[in-house]
Amino acid sequence: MADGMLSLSWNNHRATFCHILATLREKERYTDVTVACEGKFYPVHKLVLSTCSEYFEKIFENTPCKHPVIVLKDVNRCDLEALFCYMYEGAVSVAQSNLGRLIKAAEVLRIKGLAVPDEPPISDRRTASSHHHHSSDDRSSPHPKRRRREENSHSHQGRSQSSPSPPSSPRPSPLHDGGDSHPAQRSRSDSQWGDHGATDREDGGMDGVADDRLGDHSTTSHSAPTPPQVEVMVDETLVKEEMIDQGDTGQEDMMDSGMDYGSVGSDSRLEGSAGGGGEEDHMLPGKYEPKANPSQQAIPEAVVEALAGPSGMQTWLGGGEMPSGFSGLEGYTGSEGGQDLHPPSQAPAAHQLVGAEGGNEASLYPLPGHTTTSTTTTTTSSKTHRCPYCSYVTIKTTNLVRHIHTHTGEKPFACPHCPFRATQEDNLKRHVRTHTGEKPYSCTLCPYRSRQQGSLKRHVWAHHN
DNA sequence: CAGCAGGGGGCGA
DNA sequence: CGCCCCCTGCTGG
Repeated sequence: MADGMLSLSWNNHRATFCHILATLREKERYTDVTVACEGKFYPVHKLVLSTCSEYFEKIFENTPCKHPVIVLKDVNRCDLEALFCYMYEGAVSVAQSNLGRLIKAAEVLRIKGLAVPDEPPISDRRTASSHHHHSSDDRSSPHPKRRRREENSHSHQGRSQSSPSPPSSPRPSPLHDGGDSHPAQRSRSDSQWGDHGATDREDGGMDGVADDRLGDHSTTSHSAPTPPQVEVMVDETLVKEEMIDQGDTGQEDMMDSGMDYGSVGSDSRLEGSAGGGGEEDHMLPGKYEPKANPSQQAIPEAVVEALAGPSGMQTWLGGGEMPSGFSGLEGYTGSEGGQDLHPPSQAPAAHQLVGAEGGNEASLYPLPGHTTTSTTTTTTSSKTHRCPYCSYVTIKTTNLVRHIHTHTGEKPFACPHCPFRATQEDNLKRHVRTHTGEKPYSCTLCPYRSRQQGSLKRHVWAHHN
């Protein structure tokens, strides 16, 4: 092995890389996410944001669309630009007076290297209480550059770190979504979503026109540490996540709890899913409801990682690609649909079955052991279509396509009134009625009306039986 | 018990 | 293929 091996190194790789990255951003080339802040829009790259912030990474993980729009509220535009500069170039110049605010923003967004507590110069990074980074940071982030310690200590290290302690005081609960934990319920308060297009409120962060007004507003609001909010809009006005700053200690706690999931108190769920049942907390609905608590996201992720290995599921979820970690897919399938498409014990057999059945087909595919077939070619016999992800079989290709959406997470039908997306057009129509108030199904025996036929049926059965 | 969403089968154009 | 209908599960009052 050592014989004849040459080490080829690109001397200017890092500099060139950074330069090209910055150029690409300048030209808005390959940008695949837009960050909106104070009415301005910043086309950037998921890759960069994910690299520099697990916070963004998680957002993208849970936002399986090609070009999401992230609306940052209560983050100063200048700070954001500085942070972008920092992320793309690895350094940024900032006025000392603005440093505290910038650090604060960096903490909110968990920018690696900036949002770290001011510790003594550590050669060994302790995962002590004050360390807010994941231990996984150490491996995932190649260069966790920290702000020079002098700078932080210059500008009140306590300020940037301990200033959030006041936020622990009761605040007007911007975490209002904590109450309505179900997207279904959210839809009743669709006034939140109702006016994405014409936002005349100040909190309509998407309003790119009200630039100045918002700018003034936020600059004033930044003097006081207000809970920053983040909205994630998928495609146009589809998915919205609001996240708030929990304060430093809160963040650290969350990060900690996100690490050792066992202590979150949701270990029962974890056990349940890890136990092979494949039944997990519903993931997809969670994606469409604002979850301010990253620890809650960390749990499914942990399950995913436990089952499929790091990032395998994300790849699968986002691009519909088949990861090699097929077992993880099983678990996720169960968690996603809630309704098992197959008996859990039967599933693995089913995969093998497909491989065995379509032996000639399987040889065409890169992973003969697993059935990574394209959707259209998975026919076992003459007319049946088999799902490459599970044991589902149907004679209709449309059924298969529709079914595969449950695996890929693709939801082609977007509600015009809210971020809800549906896998089936019919389901969307049904959902839209929750906005329009239409109740087409009326009971013939009483004044009861319902939006869903099934509801009426259930009503009749219960009352007029 | 009602509202809502996920997912699948059936039927007709 | 598109639409309709159905069953089912989850959630909150």
